[in-house]
Amino acid sequence: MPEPPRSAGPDDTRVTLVQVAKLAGVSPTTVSHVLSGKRWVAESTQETVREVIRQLGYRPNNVARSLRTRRSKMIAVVVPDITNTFYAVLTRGLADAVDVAGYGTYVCNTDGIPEREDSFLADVVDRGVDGVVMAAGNVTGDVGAGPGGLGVPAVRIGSASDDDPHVDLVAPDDEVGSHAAVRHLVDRGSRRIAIIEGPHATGSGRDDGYRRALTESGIPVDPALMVRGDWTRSGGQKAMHTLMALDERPDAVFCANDLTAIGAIDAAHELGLTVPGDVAIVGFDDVDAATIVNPPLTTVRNPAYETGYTAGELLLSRITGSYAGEGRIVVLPCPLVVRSSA
Amino acid sequence: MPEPPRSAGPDDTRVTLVQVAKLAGVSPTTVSHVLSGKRWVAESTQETVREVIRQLGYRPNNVARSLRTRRSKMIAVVVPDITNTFYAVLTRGLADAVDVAGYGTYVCNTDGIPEREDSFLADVVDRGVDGVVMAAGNVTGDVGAGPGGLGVPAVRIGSASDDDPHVDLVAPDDEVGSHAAVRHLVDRGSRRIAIIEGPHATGSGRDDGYRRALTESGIPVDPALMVRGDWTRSGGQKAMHTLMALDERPDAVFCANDLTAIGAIDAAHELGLTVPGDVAIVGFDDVDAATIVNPPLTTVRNPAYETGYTAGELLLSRITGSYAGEGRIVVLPCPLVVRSSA
DNA sequence: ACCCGCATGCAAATCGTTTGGCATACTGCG
DNA sequence: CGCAGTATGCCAAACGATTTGCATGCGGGT
Repeated sequence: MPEPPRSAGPDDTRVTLVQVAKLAGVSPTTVSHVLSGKRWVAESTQETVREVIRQLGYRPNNVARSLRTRRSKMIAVVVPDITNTFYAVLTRGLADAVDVAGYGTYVCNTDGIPEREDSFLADVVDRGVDGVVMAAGNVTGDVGAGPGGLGVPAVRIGSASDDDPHVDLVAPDDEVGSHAAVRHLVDRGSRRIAIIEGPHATGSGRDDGYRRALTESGIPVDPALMVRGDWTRSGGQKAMHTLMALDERPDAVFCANDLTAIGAIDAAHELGLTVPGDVAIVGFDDVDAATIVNPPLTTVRNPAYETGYTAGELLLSRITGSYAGEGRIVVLPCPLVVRSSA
Repeated sequence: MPEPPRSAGPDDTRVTLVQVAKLAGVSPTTVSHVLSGKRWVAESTQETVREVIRQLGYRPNNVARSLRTRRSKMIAVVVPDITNTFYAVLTRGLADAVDVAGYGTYVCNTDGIPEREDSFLADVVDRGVDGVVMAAGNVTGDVGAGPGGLGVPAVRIGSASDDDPHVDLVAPDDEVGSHAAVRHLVDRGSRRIAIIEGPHATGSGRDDGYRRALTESGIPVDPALMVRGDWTRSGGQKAMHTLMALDERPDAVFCANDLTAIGAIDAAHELGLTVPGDVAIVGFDDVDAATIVNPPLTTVRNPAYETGYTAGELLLSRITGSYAGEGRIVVLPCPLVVRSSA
């Protein structure tokens, strides 16, 4: 059985629908219809056409199709950095969600630079993507379908702070997750519980959960126990050192992300402190490294995959038009996973 | 100063070049030329046109452009799983390399399933990408420009084993890297040096480097010290246990990747062995976790970013036509990074 | 015989650009 | 005045599909 050639003609000319039509002795219209099934074509004709398609190795040109139908079957995700596991996993969830509907995923790395965000946003709509999910940090808000918006369906990832009524949002339940983490610390018997937050932490869900758990438990919120990190390992390490230099030092610290927590563990080891004996530590995110660090990190799982996946579903529902209402907000639970560090 | 509207008309109709031309009182040809600079247009006309473009907020439709020019300014990378840090970093390097030339990056996750590889490959060429980099495991070899090939420039990532003369290849220098690692072990004083390889290790560069370093040092290659893992942490752990159950147990083990090495460390701890005191361990890849595990892992750096970046450069050189010869092979050095585990 | 309806297939317009070839106007030179 | 030469810009044909409306042939009911 001879291999069907991938391309006919000299070598670089791809087979077109018109050529198929000609060879099959039908019109382009008919070929199109047997391909799309949008109109009825006699069984015998279909046979003929399909056979010719096979012989010629015809593959439809998606660019032309997109031009006509105004759908590219392609979505874009703009993230700070795909290298960051959280975004990689999110992207994977998104890709899995839209793949089943035949959509491809186009990735943009902004490094958190607003100009790059904007230019990527412009770029992807120029490319005619059917939807965008914005997972980059500072969304300036001009995403969306409203006047001044992108003109394509969009979903934002992030904290539920500013809500654009035109854009769907999926966010982790930071508040409840943090609350559970700190609650766990209290239940263990800790009383002086510190927090290492992000750079602009006030008002964040993780901050709120920390406060609520404390006050619920009758423990006063002590500003001296609230320090700032920068989401990095070394930042966590430094913050931990200042915390441990306090007169009355904490017996537990909740870190607003895992990298920070790992840095805190580093610092504890440097000071000859045992974890969780001398000081308990819990993180947030549940990155891979959480199981590798010593002791294994008790942390709150940030559901990256599910976040990407539901973002994909929301996007799809808008693209297909099965939903067209106001912006939806779905917040995903962040379960506590207890290991050894607390 | 009034904001230029993102879209004119009712709300969903984008401005086209023809509308610009009409309003500017010139032909579409002229507008196209001021945009592309492909032909000379009088300065005054350019002014007018540009002004209209600004007022209307015109953005060229890239789909239409692609159809006409047969270039999508888009490349695809097919990887087993973007969630795997190695591929995420590789993808980032690739994206950075092609971004400067205006190319977008489309990511496909195959999970190593050959059918998915094939269908993605077909999908991306149907989508009209300008190039493909195959980083998925078993490349079946029908990539490339030759007869039966894809019809688009391609670059493969992987071991330099099978060489398709039509496709560029970029690969890490496994052999030299492994050699350096094992050499390091010898220099430390180890004599019984084991290896935990991948599932199908024979003939791989990492295997070769191990053997060469040993024989160079006058140490016989002992088949009993060569066991197989499956690239995973638990696989490494299991392999390490069988190694340590040997009558004459090794005093060092070289693991063919970091995850395996981390599993080996787990096993050592379980057996009450100190690392590197009782047994030295070195890995391969230098993943993030290598600095987090205890003790920090001595390993060989697998240059993921550089791999992606040079793949991008090779691809670009073919896309632009600045290179059109036979398949090039570039192998990237894998430097040893010494930490504490060996 | 007439008309209606069904099944089938085609012609042509359209999506929004790019581009090769040509037209026009003007300048300067013999 | 004629003409080469340049400067500028337009026409119309692509690119490769989808889609609307129409044409044709045919069977059956009355």
